[in-house]
Amino acid sequence: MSFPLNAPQREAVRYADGPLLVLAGAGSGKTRVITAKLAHLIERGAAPARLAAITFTNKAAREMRERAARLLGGQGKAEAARAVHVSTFHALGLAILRAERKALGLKPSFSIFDPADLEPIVAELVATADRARARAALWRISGWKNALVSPQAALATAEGDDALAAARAYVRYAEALAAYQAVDFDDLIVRPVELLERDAAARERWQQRFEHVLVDEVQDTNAAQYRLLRLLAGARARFTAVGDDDQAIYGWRGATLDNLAQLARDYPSLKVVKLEQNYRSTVRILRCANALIANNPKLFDKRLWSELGHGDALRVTPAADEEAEAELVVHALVAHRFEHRGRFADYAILYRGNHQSRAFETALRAQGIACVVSGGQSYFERAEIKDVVAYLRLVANDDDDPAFVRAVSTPRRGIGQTTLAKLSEVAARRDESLFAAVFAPEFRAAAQPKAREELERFCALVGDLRFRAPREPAGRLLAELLAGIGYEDWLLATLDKREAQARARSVAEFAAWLARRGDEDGKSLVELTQMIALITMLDGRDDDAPDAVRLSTLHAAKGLEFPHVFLVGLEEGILPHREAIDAGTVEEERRLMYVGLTRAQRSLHLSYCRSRKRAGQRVDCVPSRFLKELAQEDLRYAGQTLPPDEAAKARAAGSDRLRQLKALVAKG
DNA sequence: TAGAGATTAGTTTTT
DNA sequence: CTAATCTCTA
Repeated sequence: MSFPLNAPQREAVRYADGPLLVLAGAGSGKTRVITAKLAHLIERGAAPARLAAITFTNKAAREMRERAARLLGGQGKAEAARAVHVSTFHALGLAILRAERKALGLKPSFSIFDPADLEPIVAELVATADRARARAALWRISGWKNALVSPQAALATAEGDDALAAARAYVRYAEALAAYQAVDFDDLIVRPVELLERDAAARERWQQRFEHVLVDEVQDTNAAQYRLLRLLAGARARFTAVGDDDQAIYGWRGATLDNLAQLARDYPSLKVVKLEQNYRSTVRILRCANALIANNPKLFDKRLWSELGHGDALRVTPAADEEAEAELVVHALVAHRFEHRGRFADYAILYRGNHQSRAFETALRAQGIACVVSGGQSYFERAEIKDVVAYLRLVANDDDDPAFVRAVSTPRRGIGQTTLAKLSEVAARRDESLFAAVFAPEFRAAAQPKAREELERFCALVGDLRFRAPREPAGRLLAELLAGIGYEDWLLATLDKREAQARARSVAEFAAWLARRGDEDGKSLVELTQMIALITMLDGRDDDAPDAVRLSTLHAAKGLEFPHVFLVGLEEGILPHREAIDAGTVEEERRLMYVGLTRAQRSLHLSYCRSRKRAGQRVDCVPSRFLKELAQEDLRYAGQTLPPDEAAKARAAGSDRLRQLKALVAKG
């Protein structure tokens, strides 16, 4: 880490008085530039607390925090490192929202709804019982919000029944959320943007708050995030935007490369620095990556180069099906590790979709090899955690009806559909929360005495915790809550022992985490509860990870690097994904493949299946078009001499015959 | 009302 | 072929 910065890196670090765009190729040391720049700005006299480094994911924020701590800590400025505002866009939005909540009509303890909470609300707004329909409408609404399209504008431009229904729902959406004193993920960006645009004083305050803003992965910002950046930068426009147009992989979430082009138009004095020296990969890996991405139209011309030597050829391996592929990869991995005397943690298996992890998990487990799966179901999405968090949310905010419903029915306490239906009817008529409706005279009259008693006991428990929340440590309150509701007993009673113990353990882990964060950072239960909605992974989880192979989606792997990478499932329909082919967004898939290739430092294995099970049926697969776009002289095809398309043709004939035979056998 | 079995959908990426 | 939803019974 004590290498000197190269010339463009140095330039990027020192240019601090105006708008700067750093086009940082994969592995060109962009995190290093950002942390070095933080140090440089502090050196020049900037107050650390007035520097903001904004990332896209929690993982990136954590990494940035650690790197800054290491760099500044080494200069005896550990305090400064802690003072710098390093967070995701969403966490920054939350901070603004909390500070400005009065102007936005939110109580201090507003809730943050995740898509699961929003789905039933939107279902009601579009008057459907179909979950898929509700989700589609929610998706549309989110798209409009991220593109800063108002409900009225959406209504005016919506075409087609579904879009129109979604637009009508959008018109009433904000009002619905306000009733719950809740915001959604998009609001964390959009509401601050709206506020800063209409309120000059607030805008001035926040522009003063941050003297210099550094943004990582700008190519992944959507319209709302870009606007927030501009509002924070203000007229002084002291910001450093770092990104790589070749790694833009969040178009499906509203990110748009237009922002990168817009930057130059919005800031005529924009300085552009390119980082093209790659410090990560071998020449052959880079040559393939360059060859692949050359098939995309270029926004900025950029060519990565490396001084790390030629390295091994990239291996391309076909497999019979996903199980064979998993076995093959695991065997190759074990052999490779043995030969190089490496660690399992040096290896990553990367794939397009989460469901692809399964075959590899089983194959690794069969060999007794540990693995860490990232990008899968996040910690806070696990049922037991959501159960507990529902209580916390309800303690924080009694208008939070989704949390009420979940908490009141886990563990089961004799309150079922009938009672809840009655309660929500009363709540709707009185225009108040479910929590409040428990005490409404008409509900008390209508409800069964037993259910009523249980409900009141439940509300008393929640009320007691709420009363004590501001004064007492979060950890103790949670421990008491868990004991009070008999959560562990309930788990043991409803699940088999193994599962129950696993869940109890993860709840205990969560409780410990909450207690720690509460004590160390002095965060209240309410603050912690709001933060939880934004966190996808437990901090410091990797530290206690044993020597384990990393399994990850390509999206979740961005920003990471591994000595040895297996890129699997390289088939038409998988990568590029079928939906992307149909939607005509293959370029983004190509960038995804590019991200995958450039994660590798020294060796890269590519594999694909000749057939795959889809909904129980065996389906033939065609090797990904991207394989043909690589630098063929750097590839070595295993198990065949034919190039992939020829081989596929040859196999198709063979596998047809095989299938016919199998069908005959099945018939007897 | 709650839990166990039957049925029936569905397959991208995430703050 | 799963995994989640739905229906039915105790």
